[in-house]
Amino acid sequence: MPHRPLSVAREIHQTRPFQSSGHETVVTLARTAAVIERRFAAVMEQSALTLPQYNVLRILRGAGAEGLPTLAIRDRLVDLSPGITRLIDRLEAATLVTRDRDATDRRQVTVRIAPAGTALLKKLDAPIDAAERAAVAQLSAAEQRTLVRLLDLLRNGSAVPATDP
Amino acid sequence: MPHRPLSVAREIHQTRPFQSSGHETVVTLARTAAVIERRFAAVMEQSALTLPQYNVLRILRGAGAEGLPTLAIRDRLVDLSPGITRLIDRLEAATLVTRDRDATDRRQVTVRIAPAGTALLKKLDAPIDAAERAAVAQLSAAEQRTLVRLLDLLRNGSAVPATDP
DNA sequence: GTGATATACTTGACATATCAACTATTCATC
DNA sequence: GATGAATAGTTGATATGTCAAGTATATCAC
Repeated sequence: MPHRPLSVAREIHQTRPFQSSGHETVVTLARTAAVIERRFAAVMEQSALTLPQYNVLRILRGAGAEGLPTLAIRDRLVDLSPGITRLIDRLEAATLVTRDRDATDRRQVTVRIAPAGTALLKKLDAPIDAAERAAVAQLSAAEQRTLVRLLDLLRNGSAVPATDP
Repeated sequence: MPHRPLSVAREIHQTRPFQSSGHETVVTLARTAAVIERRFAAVMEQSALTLPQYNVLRILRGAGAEGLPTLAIRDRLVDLSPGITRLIDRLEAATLVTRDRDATDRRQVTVRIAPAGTALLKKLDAPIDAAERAAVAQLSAAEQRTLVRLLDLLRNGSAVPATDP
């Protein structure tokens, strides 16, 4: 048997082995994601942002001056709809973003990153990048590719054409 | 290039490739965990339980008649401390668990699954098992082992002796 | 055009995750 | 033993994730 890091089974003090391999896979995935997420949340502590707020700001920075409609932001996030409104409420209250009702389609609200938001992100870029590197430091480049491929498969079983040119 | 399922990059409508492989790995992990978790939450809809509540009940069933102290339950869960009290409050209100202050150490509160909890779990066993199998159906047994190994590495970089006898 | 339907949010309600602060016990030590 | 420190759990406050229901606007069918 190869040496390996603490298994989830041991980590959660489970004495019996997992009932099924599917169970072990699913539990390990959930726990690992939670652990990694917590590490990033810890990085955010130096700012007044939460991790989801950071992610939204980052998406808006990527969108540039055009901004994005509220629900387009949601589609780029992990979560579903209604929470996004309130999350943006808070970013707007902190003057990190602006909101404007779209002139041509008045149902839409365009959200844009504000200068304070850009400045705040800039301070977080380096520590976040460092945390990302640290998180995957135990994996070789090939292992990372494998991990991403297996996760893609888990999320979404049906094969599609390769995305690369 | 091999065919592959939708990548997270495409799923979230990102036009540029990821800045770093660490970034892609971390984002893919978070998104995959969220998607899979939502599938399980959907299974729970037939009961009045949330997924965390289900997990706690399952842990208590595993603990048997002895039950477990509150914080021992927390250690087997993904989350940190204070939420567990309120979660168990709700399970107790639904008569799915019982709570008793420990006689020898009066700081501890022993939680045990109640008959209604056992009965409810029994109804959920089959659909949850089916969901677990479905979730990993796209992965071979070897791929599942690889995925679990890579996730273990991510969570916890330092090598330790194998857990197997 | 006008009514039916769809879209883009928004709001209310509730469960959860987290932090900080607090209570009740127990343990350690002099 | 009495005091100080540690442990087990609880409570309050805030952010988030989710559902259900509601509002405003746009689009479609006729």
